[in-house]
Parts: sequence; structure tokens; C-alpha cells
Amino acid sequence: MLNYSNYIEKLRTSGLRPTKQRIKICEILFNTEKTFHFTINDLVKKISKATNNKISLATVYNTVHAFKKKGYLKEIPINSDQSYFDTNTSHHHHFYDENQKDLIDIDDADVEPVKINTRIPGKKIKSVEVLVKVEDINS
Amino acid sequence: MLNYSNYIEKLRTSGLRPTKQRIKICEILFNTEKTFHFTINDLVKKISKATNNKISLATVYNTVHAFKKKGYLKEIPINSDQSYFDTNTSHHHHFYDENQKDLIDIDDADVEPVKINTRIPGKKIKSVEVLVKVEDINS
DNA sequence: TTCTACATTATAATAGTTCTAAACTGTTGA
DNA sequence: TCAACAGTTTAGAACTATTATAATGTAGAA
Ligand SMILES: [Mn+2]
Ligand SMILES: [Mn+2]
Ligand SMILES: [Zn+2]
Ligand SMILES: [Zn+2]
Repeated sequence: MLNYSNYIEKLRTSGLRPTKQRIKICEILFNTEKTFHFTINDLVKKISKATNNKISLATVYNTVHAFKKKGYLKEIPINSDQSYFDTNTSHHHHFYDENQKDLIDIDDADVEPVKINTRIPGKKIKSVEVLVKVEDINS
Repeated sequence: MLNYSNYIEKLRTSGLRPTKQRIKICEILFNTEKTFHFTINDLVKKISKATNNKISLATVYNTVHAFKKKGYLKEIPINSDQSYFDTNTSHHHHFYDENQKDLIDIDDADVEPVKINTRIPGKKIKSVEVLVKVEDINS
């Protein structure tokens, strides 16, 4: 209830109309203790568990893209067939567990600043992200 | 001519039969001054420029996957709809130019060793790769 | 040369994502 | 208050990269 109005406000100030679909998706994505990673398919499952009112797949895609554009979600480049999204929009890095196909955050503080001793003329750096692929010790 | 037999040898010792399709793809991928990045679609175009004998799309996919499995190619995780491959299989990093959708190598020597002060129990590190997203200075 | 496992091929199938266009709804301002 | 309109949702079609299928072809062994 409390968060409900917060999300309405958040959406409005973002220039997004607070529809019931968007509010529900806000609740699922942002009303959590911890941030998490998800695929569109994961989100669709969470939605159907959380409500009886279905939200169409197109709307799920639309909403996720809108939230990404507003900076409320990040897309994580994992070499995979589907896009992975992240509710943690702070600057951080990832472990990718190749056995369990699982993304795990690495806090920015746990990575020594990455120094790159080369530049591209006419270009500015937008982000620097580290991906650490891991696997089971006996592999 | 010279490389031709080299590739036959390379394929044979890898347990891959040296078919004319695979040899042609070897020539395109590995008989170059510099390494490069490509999508399957890029490779298909290069093949049609290089020969009149068509190679089916399925074979291109099969061959790229086989070469990746043998360690002759790397797949680069860029957030995109298609897979990017790299003929540079040494340990290195990348700039990704978001305006030109272009991948550029960063030599491993140009990146200070990345120190990660956290581990996952039961997992070993397989790779540590840095992706630096860049864009035009006036963006 | 003959045999067989491996490889190629055209084509169908799959799956994630985007598009379309009609129906619906939040917001504005008369 | 409510008509009007721009923004949103929706089902389903379309799109596109990739993988599967199964028939045909071929390299290498015997
Ligand atoms: Mn892949
Ligand atoms: Mn994307
Ligand atoms: Zn994360
Ligand atoms: Zn590279």
C-alpha cells in the first residue's frame, strides 16, 4: 500500500503513466530487500504468481524497456540467447556461473579500480564492467 | 597454397576432417594480418565474396561452433541480438563503440591486472574480461 | 574399391523479441 | 464533470538469429 503510491509518483515524475500493469511490475521489481537479475521469462513467471490479472507479454517487454530507458534497470551483456536485466543500477560487476547459468553481483568495492592505458580518440568512456566467468572446481 | 596445407593439418590434428568448406573458412578467418571480430552474417558475406562455391548457412554455424569448441575462436558477450566471435583467442579486453556498434580490442598489457577481492566457494575462475563501453564525445 | 562415420545441405522448426493495429485508459482543460 | 486525446495495453502476426532434421555427399580407413 505504502509503496503503491511511491511507484505512482515515481512513474509520474518519469513521464510514464502509472497504469496498473506498470505499478504491479514496479512492485515485483523494486519492492524487494535485495536487487536481482532476471530474464523477461523470469519476470513473466513472477507476475503470474503475484496476480490473477494477466499482463500481456508485449506490455512486459514495453515496460522493461521503458524502465531501462529511465535508468531503473540495467541490461547485462551475458553471452546468451536471452537478455538479462538487473534491478541493481549501481556501478558493479558480475560473476557468471557457467554451470548454473547464474549471475552474481560483485560489489564495486570488491574490484580494484580498472585502469585502462589506452583510449580511442573522439570517444568517451561510458562504462567499465568486469565479467568473471566461473565454473565448478571439478570441471 | 602454403596456408592451405597448414589448415588441412590443423584441422586433422583437431579431429576435424579437412573439408573444402572448413578450409575455405579457415582461410577467411585465420589467413589475415590482424585478428578481427565478426558475426555469422559478416562471415557469410566474406565467404560469398571469396568464393563462388556457396557454403550453406548450417555449415557456417557448424564450423564456427566447432572452431570455438576447439579454441580457435572466442565468443564475445556483447549485449546484442547476435553472437560476436573473435579470431583473437588470447586473453584480452574490449571497447564497444555504442555509436558504431563496433568491437575494438584492448591488449591485455593495456589493462592493469583486475583484482577481485571476493570469491565464490566451490567455484574457480575461468576468465576475467573487461568491457569498456564508449560513445562519441558529443553524445 | 568399398564401407562407414563424419560432414554438408536445404529446409523446417524454434524461440526470443518486435511490430501492428484495434481497444482501452489516464490526464487535461473547457 | 466529462469530452477529447495522447499514451498504453493487448492478441496475435511478423521477424530474425539460431538450431534441428533428415537426406545426400565425402574423407579416410581397411
Ligand atoms: Mn551462444
Ligand atoms: Mn537488447
Ligand atoms: Zn548485477
Ligand atoms: Zn577481441
